[in-house]
Amino acid sequence: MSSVTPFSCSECWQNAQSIFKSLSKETLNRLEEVKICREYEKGEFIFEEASSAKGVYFIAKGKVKVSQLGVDGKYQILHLSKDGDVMGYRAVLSDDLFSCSAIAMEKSHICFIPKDTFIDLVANNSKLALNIIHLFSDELKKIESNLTKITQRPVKDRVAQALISLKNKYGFLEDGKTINVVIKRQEIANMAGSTRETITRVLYHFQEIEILKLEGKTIQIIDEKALFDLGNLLD
Amino acid sequence: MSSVTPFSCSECWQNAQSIFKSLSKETLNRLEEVKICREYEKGEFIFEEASSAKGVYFIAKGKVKVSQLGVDGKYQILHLSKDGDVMGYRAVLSDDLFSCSAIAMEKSHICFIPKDTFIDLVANNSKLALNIIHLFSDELKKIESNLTKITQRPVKDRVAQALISLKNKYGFLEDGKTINVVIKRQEIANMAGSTRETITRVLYHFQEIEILKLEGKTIQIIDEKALFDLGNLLD
DNA sequence: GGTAAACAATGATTATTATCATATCCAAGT
DNA sequence: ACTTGGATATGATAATAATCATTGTTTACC
Repeated sequence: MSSVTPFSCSECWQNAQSIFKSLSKETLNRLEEVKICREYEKGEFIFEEASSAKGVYFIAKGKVKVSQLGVDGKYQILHLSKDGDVMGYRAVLSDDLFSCSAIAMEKSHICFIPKDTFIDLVANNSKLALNIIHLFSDELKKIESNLTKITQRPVKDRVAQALISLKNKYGFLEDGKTINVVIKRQEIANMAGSTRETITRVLYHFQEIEILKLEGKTIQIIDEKALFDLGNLLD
Repeated sequence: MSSVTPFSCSECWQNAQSIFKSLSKETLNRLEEVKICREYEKGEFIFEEASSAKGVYFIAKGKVKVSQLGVDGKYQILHLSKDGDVMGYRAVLSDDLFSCSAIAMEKSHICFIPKDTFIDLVANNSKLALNIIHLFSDELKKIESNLTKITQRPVKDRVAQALISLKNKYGFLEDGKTINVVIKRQEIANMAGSTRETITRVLYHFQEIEILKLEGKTIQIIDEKALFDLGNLLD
């Protein structure tokens, strides 16, 4: 279920989050020429850990989880991506194999940019290089704080943290409370470093104390402040 | 106990690990001019979390732990640094406050390079910019794998992992088995996300099964392969 | 060399959370 | 409506590691 129909992404590059934002017209034209667009179904791998990085992937539209396989077969979700994000640049820039896998969480439209082009652009475009440095910097900061929190807080707090991350990344539906992503218990567990069963219990408990409302596949945040306090400050 | 005697670091910049390696003579001269060297005693803070980043710190000689304070007052050691490493560039490049503290683990000689100079160098020196991109890239890869391991493995494995990191970073003494760093139980705990007492027990257990030998403050690795297996593969 | 202060070891207890074992629910396709 | 498979829920149990309490050991400093 893939389409290689090249459609224009000129709007996409301008996405506020994009590292391609505010690059010169020439540079963008070059990207337009080399990119290969394709649609991925929910659950489909965009790239796979330990495979060679042939280029970077730009999300025109969609939601993607980037995760790493642990030695015992458990996955850790390292980060969540959405429209405007680029994936795979770490491996490409270090001429490395992918150290993680990217899997579509919903039907997603993604543009592939070949390694050579990307590296060439970075080496000859200091604006882009600085954008990337900032991107790395932000990511590093986030993951460091994540490491500190995840190793030191009980599961409840980590789940609260995961839900806040989901909300910050994907936002709410129009109702202003339902988190705008379809996510499984197992996936929340993979974010928080826990297990399916424990997530079930914690979510149920959050519902009991009226922080969340669970309805079918959806998660509604009722008391965002309480959730925030759990995820960041108190026990 | 601080000296501002500026002594020549021209050798230091060439350290194989250094991001300043193989920069032009002009650039290095500029660094020589602006750097401020100073000696830090064991336990002394080089910079402190949440303070403003006025520049980057280059380790001419010494050992430094970079750690982050968790919400409950526990520290997480994010990484270890030594001769040739630069610290603080993340905060400087993102015009951010320091998100972690750096503390000397032994008497260390450290050069300070002011923010303006450093940013200017990076913006106008694509070689340096690429060095930094690679540095970020390596660090990100390491910390991601660390996150995955630390959340998914039992304490024993994490301690093994911490000891391997120490050995990889600081190497052995001349005897080829004693890890070349003085480190407290609490600090190993802060690396592995555990507690003093648990580290005591695990180290003792490793001695029992003849993986380690503990003598006073020193830790000798007897069976490196076993340690490696624990830290990376098996249970 | 003696005395604090810091660090380490060790035992007992408890809390947290993973694991195992079922059972139930729900959606997709026939 | 029926079946099947995936996802979720829930209870019981066990393991892991934190916490608390105490004692022992080393280090540094007067």
